[in-house]
Amino acid sequence: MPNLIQPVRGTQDYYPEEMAVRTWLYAKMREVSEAFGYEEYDGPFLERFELYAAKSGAELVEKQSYVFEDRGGEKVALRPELTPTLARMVAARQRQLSYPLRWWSFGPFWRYERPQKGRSREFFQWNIDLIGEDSPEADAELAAVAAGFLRSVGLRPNEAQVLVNNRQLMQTELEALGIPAARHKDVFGLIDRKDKMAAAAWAEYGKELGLGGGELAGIEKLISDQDLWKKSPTLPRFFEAVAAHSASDYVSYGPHIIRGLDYYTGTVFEAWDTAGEFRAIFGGGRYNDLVNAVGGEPVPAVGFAVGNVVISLMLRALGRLPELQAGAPVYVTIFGEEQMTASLALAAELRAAGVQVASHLNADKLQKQFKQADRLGAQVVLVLGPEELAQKQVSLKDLRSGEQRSLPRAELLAELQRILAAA
RNA sequence: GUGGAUGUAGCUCAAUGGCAGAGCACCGCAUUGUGGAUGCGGUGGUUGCGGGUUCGACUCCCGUCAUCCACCCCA
Repeated sequence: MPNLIQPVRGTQDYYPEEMAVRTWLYAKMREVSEAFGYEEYDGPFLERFELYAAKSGAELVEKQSYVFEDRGGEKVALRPELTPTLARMVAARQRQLSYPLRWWSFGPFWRYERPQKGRSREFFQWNIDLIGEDSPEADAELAAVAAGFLRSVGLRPNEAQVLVNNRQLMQTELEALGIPAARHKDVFGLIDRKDKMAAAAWAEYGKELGLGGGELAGIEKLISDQDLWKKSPTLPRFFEAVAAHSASDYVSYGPHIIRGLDYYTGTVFEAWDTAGEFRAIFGGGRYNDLVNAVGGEPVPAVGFAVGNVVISLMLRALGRLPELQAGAPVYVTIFGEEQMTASLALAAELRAAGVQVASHLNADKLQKQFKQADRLGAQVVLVLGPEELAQKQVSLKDLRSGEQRSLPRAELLAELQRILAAA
């Protein structure tokens, strides 16, 4: 073992068991996206470095991106997020596209960070965006998609919540506290850290930013005001639309939600497990200046991104992952060398009829063959021995009930389909 | 990038300077036409890697790699 070449730090091997989870999540994302009329797209995994220099946060670009020169001397980056690619793609065909765009994507991303629980260097992300519409109803549609996703993976409203706030509301309120716009970015950073720091350290950080005691107290009061949304010109409409989507049980107001990224311009939201044991499940919001930033004309947009790592950890911890069966439900044994050909032909015949069948590859003891079938997760084992062949029958054992019987070859397919449909 | 903890059988973990072990898993037999249960037996280790101290190192020291945790940042 010590001589094994180790995988790259922060990457994950997807053995069939993990791959089944990833594929299942992908299917759920697709299901919810398509239910709302969103279309799948993708961009390159490699982008010019300048794309991110133009818009992503400084930390993300300078410290967390995989950046290198290709053989032609081009400075390229493995994509650390999808939104700049999306903005670039929209800008490139700005006049030919029909708005609003409803687009979604699922794929790999890379960030050079110190790996820990819920954070790896290579991860998968679902991105979903609504482009070309600037309204509370557009924001609410994304919140409804988010709620639909949480529901479809089996998380309940008391386990996961989408928390929503609005940056413009917060800016208005900060100005009312006498904090000028130039300092809002710093204050947003301060608010973003409220839950992550001890009270004293947080107050100290506020002082370093030049905030007086009164201002700090005002901010603290602001971000604990659960009714603050009522003062917003858009959030009441947002919540009304969310209610119309029957998504209210998953979506609530969070006055402390502000998001770390600079490019959000309006509504922002994050999903959290209510127990607070994990990192944020996903985050997103409205970004109206982004297409503009990559050289297009301004287009309003709202979207969010869900990583596969945290949600998988959470579903596993809650025991909410379904039993995923990757192997074939039917297993054909090889009774002996003499029956090899007939058995392989039986398997082929069933496959041609649309049944998923794995067959044993040699004439091992039947005990071993049954054991393998069981481990591979087969539901039904077929035996074609000398007696069955002589009588043109097949023995069929249902591994769940343990029942076994022989039946005429002509009746096999219908019986298999009946058993598999019941399972 | 900063600080801390941990690396022993496939997995979970014992052994604290003196013969490297247990449970589970795996393989075999009981069971030459049948999985899951039970009993009995068996395979499996350069103690992450490299160096040092010592008569002797899983144990102590240094380095390195990896994993985990907290920062940072964020999915």
